[in-house]
Amino acid sequence: MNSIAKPVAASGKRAKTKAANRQAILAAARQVFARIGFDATTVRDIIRETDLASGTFYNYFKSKEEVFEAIAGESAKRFRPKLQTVREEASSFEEYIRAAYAAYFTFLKAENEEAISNGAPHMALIGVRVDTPEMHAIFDEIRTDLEEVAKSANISLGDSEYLTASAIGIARELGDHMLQRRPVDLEGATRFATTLLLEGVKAIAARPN
Amino acid sequence: MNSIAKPVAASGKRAKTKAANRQAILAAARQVFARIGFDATTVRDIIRETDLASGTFYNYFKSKEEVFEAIAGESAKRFRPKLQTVREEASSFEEYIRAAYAAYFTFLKAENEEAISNGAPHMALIGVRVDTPEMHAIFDEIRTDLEEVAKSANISLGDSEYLTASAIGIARELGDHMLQRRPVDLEGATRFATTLLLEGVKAIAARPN
DNA sequence: AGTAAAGTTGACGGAGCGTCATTAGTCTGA
DNA sequence: TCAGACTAATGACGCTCCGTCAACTTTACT
Repeated sequence: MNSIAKPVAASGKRAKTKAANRQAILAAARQVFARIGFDATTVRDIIRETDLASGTFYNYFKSKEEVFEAIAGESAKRFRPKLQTVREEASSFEEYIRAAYAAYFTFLKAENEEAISNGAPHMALIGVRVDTPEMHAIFDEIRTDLEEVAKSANISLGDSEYLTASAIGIARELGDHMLQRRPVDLEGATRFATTLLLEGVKAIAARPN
Repeated sequence: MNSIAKPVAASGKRAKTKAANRQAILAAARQVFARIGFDATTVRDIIRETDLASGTFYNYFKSKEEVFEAIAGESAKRFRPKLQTVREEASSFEEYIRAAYAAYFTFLKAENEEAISNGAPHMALIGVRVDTPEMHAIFDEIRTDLEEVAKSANISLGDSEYLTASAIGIARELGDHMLQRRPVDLEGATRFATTLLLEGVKAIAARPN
């Protein structure tokens, strides 16, 4: 046939189904994890929720753990652009901190919206946990952003690794508690974290350890 | 025999063996977890390390998860007295914060001493993680201590739940990074955490949200 | 159309689980 | 001291889930 025929579009049914299957497994896993919790779910539980056979699962993932990491990784991947926007639009150190926390807490709330509405304490916090390469990338990105923004504002950060760790620690733990409150206390958590970190940093800057 | 003989001591071989078996299982579990990691270990791996039979395991624990919780619970139980001492001896808010962080980081280092020395990244952080009743008790204790110490110092804490969460978040995340450094940076982590939290709190106190 | 390559299927052997009938050890009372 | 009652240890058993693989189906290419 005409060799010019299909240059790009539908460049292969193969690839299409592959992507579709992967997504089907991920979607099924989200459902099952949310319904019965991570520990209780088996690979078969996940695959049963799709129209694939058990063996097929292993063409895509090695284990349910790997599925979980993929889900977490996607969360991280969805969050990074927001972080980038925050960095680009921040015009002061304070604004950066506040916007970054606001972005994280908003994201966290959105990711757990379903779990929140049906009152299921199951699988709370599917958003952003565990140690994946993506998580490390986010750590590094935040650290770099902090250094950059601080430099612009002529602020000394002290130990930027420790500062980043602290900022993330606050976000994580505070985020957990924020999600427990009804209504979810986005505004309060953001204000609290921002003030705490910002003023703490100023003190560290003033008294460089 | 003389009925006065054994009033308290060795009040029963039954109880003795029971306690001994429980300890044997916990000790074996520590070893195996450290050697091959939590995920990879099976109940049989643990019991094989003792001279007990597989069925006996289930007289003491429901699963390896429960063993892990018991180990974590023991860590928490060992840490609480230290926390109490800190509270009792602190004569100012700042001193309390510093001593509490120092106590935690010291404890964390000690708990992971073995893992640190043999360079095994396996099962890092056996000290204090997961969600057990003991962990919640520690959260509550810290929260109460903070409130009490703050009151004595006439400092407003703002939202004490959020503050406690933040303090713990900083400790956890900073602790992780502290353990990565060689030599383990106890002093630096303590100073950093103390300054950050202390000055942050002062700011929140000044500007009660 | 014919063939190679890629992907899917589900049945199968194996690993680990938790139980339970049996056995061994400890305690109590006379 | 000993019989009988009771508590705990044992390990074989049935079961669930795992990961693999030979057979089969679908897609790609010429």
